[in-house]
Formats: sequence, C-alpha cells, structure tokens
Amino acid sequence: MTRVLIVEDERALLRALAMNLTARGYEVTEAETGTRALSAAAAVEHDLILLDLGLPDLSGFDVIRGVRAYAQTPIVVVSARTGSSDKVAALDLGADDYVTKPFNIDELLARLRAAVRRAATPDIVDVVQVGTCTVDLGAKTVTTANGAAVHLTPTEWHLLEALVRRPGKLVTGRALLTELRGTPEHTDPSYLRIYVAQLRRKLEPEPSRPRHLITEPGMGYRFHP
Amino acid sequence: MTRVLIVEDERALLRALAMNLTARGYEVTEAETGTRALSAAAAVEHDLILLDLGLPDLSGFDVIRGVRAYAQTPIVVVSARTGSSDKVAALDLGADDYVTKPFNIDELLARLRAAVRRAATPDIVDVVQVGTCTVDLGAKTVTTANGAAVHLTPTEWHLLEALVRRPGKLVTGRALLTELRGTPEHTDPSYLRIYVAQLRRKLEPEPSRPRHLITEPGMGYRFHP
DNA sequence: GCTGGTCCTCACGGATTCGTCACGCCCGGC
DNA sequence: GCCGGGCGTGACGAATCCGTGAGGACCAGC
Repeated sequence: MTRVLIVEDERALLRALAMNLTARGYEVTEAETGTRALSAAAAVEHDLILLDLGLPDLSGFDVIRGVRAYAQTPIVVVSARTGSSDKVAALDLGADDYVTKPFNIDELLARLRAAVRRAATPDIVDVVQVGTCTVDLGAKTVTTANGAAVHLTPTEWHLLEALVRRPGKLVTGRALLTELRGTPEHTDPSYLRIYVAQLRRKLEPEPSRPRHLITEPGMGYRFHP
Repeated sequence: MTRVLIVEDERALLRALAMNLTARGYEVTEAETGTRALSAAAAVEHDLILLDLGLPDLSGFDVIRGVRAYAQTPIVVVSARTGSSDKVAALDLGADDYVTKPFNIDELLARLRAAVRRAATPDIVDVVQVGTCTVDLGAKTVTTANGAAVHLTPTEWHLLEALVRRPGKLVTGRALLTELRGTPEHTDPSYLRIYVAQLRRKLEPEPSRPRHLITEPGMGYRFHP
C-alpha cells in the first residue's frame, strides 16, 4: 500500500486527485495548507508527496525545504507556473519531478509511479533482531522471545526506526530530534533520554546494561545489531 | 565527475548538448544510434543517460529496456513526441523523467541534476585505514584488526577527522585547535598532545613509535596513510 | 466528567569526559 | 657536559552529560 500525501489548496482538484488515487489503491492523506502539509509529513511517513506550489500560507518551496530537512520522501510538484525558473528552483531544492497544470492524468500517474519506484529501497530489511526481541518494521510489531507482543508508542517507534534503519551508524541527538518532531531543533535534548530508556526497558534483556541501543557520550546513539 | 551518456541522432542537437554539459563539468559520452548507445552503456558505467526516443535503428523504448535489464542508471528521455501514451510507456519501462522538445536548457539541466542527485548513494562511505584499524568516518566507528570496536570521545573524533581529511598534509597546531573548539586560539597548545597521545594509544600498533599520526616538531601533526 | 494513555518537563545521583598540572624524556645549541 | 625548549605520559578536580524517577498537561474514548 503506497501512502501519498496530497498538498493542494484548490478543493475541487484536491478531491479529484484523492478519489483518483484512492481508486487506484493508494492510501491518501490530504492537506490544504503548507503548515498542515508539514505536520502531516512529520506525523506519518509517506511514500510520496504530491505538492502544489501555490499555497495560501507557506510557499511550496518552503514545504520542499521543510520536508527535505529530515526526509528523502519523493516530492512531485504540480504547479500552474510554467516558467523555467520555478522549475529549476523546485528541482534544485529537492523536488523529484515538476508537472505543469493543466496536466494529463495518465502522465501524472506514470510520473508518480516512476517516483515511487525509484525511491523503493532494494534492501528491505524489515525484520531486525534486537537482543531477544524481533522487530518487524513493516508490520510495526515487536515480539519478545516467547512470542509475547510488546507495545510501543508512536514516539518510541519513530526513535527505534531512526536507529535501526542505520545499523551500526552513529545518529546524533539533533538528527534524532528532527526525525521525531518536524521542528528541527529548539528542544531539550534531555527528552531523548526518556524514550531511549523506555525502548531499552522494553527491548533490552538487561536495560541497565544495554547491548544494542548504545549511547555514545557527547555524540548520540547507535544501534548495534 | 559525473559521467553522462547522450543518445541523440540529430547531430546538431547532440553537439550542442555535449558542449553544454562538458562546459558544466560533466564527462560526456556520445552515441548516435541505439545499438551504439547500448554498447556504450555496457562498456562504461555512467551516472546518467540522456536518451532521445527517435533513433534510426532501435526504438528508444528498446534502449530503456536494454539498459534496465542490468542497470539502474538514471534515464532522462528527451523526445519530440508529446503524447501522454509515449510518456507513460517510457516512464513505466523504467525512465526517470521525460522532457518534450523543444525544451528549456535550464530546466533540462535541473532535471538532470535531480536525477543524478536521487541516484547518489546517500551514505558516503569514507573509510580510512590507520594501521591495523579501520576508521569509518560516516558511521563514526573504529574497528581494530580482529573486529573489536574502539571507543572514541567527541574530541578525539574531531581531531582524528581533522587529520584524516587531509591525508599526508601537515596540519598546524593552531588549525587543529580552531577545529576542535569554536574559539580560534588562546588555548594551551600542550593540550593537543594529550588527545594525540590518546588517539595513538587507541589506533597505532606501537603508540610509542607512531607510524600514521606523525608529529612535525615545532609545526604540527600529519596523518600518514 | 472521568479514565487511561501518551507526551514532555524537572530534578537529582552517577558516570564519562574535559582541561590543567606536574614530571620525565629527547634533542639541538652552547 | 650542561641547558632549555618541545614533546609524551600519568593523574586529578571540575564541568558536562547521561539514566532514572516523579509528576503535570493534553487528548481520545466512554
């Protein structure tokens, strides 16, 4: 199931696109303003963002920047502006494609498919072992050694994913915070510690002596497989 | 250096594109037919393929299929055909973008940049050998010969990076100090020695007889690969 | 309105790291 | 031979950072 976020202030077009994509099996989230788009993008991980440049509050460029600050989600821009300077700006800011209105729906769909296909990671490591626990990133489930299910809150999931997706790599505290919240910074770094501790309590065999969710003092955290 | 393969049978356009891209620092290979394009793509690994659909021998679709059979090189199609069916077919066969003639050169260049950027591996693996130890600057890990992990403090990392990023070059003590702390100077230069010593103790086979973290008396330090 | 769950702040004890001091060594100059 | 400057090493307070517990704010469901 491909999750796509549609950002479009023109209501009629938004509904038409949403219905069209839903009918084709996409899971659609809608946003009519730039701020809502950013919060929606930060709340749920999407596989694709369909973005109209003309928004009432923020510039579409700001949305691109805001998303690219922490995620590589494919962004396909749909805009009435046909000037090449707008296209160049959007593409160089990190957009993946640029379609001008009016567009042919079949072409747009093909471009969406291409964007999603490109972003598909060839190495889908969905199941990871964390000590005695099994983490299924696709199904969003954690099961302990004896088969019991472990419940994780959304924040805990985001944190665990951010660490597990980069096995062995050090992830700095700021990077984790920007991944947890859309806002880049201005947050107490001490608040990471709580969720790391909770994850350890739920996943590590010896929470006081962590072997997989390792802290690097002064630098960040690291997932050790 | 980005290597791009231009496939275009219209000679004037081919030369114009080639000159334009060469002037911008791309390394250009030219092909005027589909068969030459396929052999050129197979001979050398390219970072990007700029493909005209209208070729004298093969169909451009065949070229896409032929390349996609074994490689994921980004393919940007340039075509005079504006029909949506052609776009859909090319994109679904594996093309990454589709630009119709006549095109704006700035837009085309932006789309090429976007295609190359997407294909770039996100994790720049810069791995350096320091004697028997392996230093992964991206993951911030140091592993010794037998695979054991070595722990480095933030200051040690900064110092090691500052030296390793300039292999063979002499780095003056002041430069190292300014890199370690934001403050430019007014620091005891003797304080470098402690961290250099600690790095040697952790990385060098014989810390008392350093072979890679070399001190140049009266001047600074040097990393010898 | 109540309840359960989640998010986030605050404060405190402990561990890690930082930066300085002191001391011994090597080497070139006198 | 003597000496002084630069360098390597060990040790020690102090500052910083981390783990943990408690507790209030907020939201959804009943």
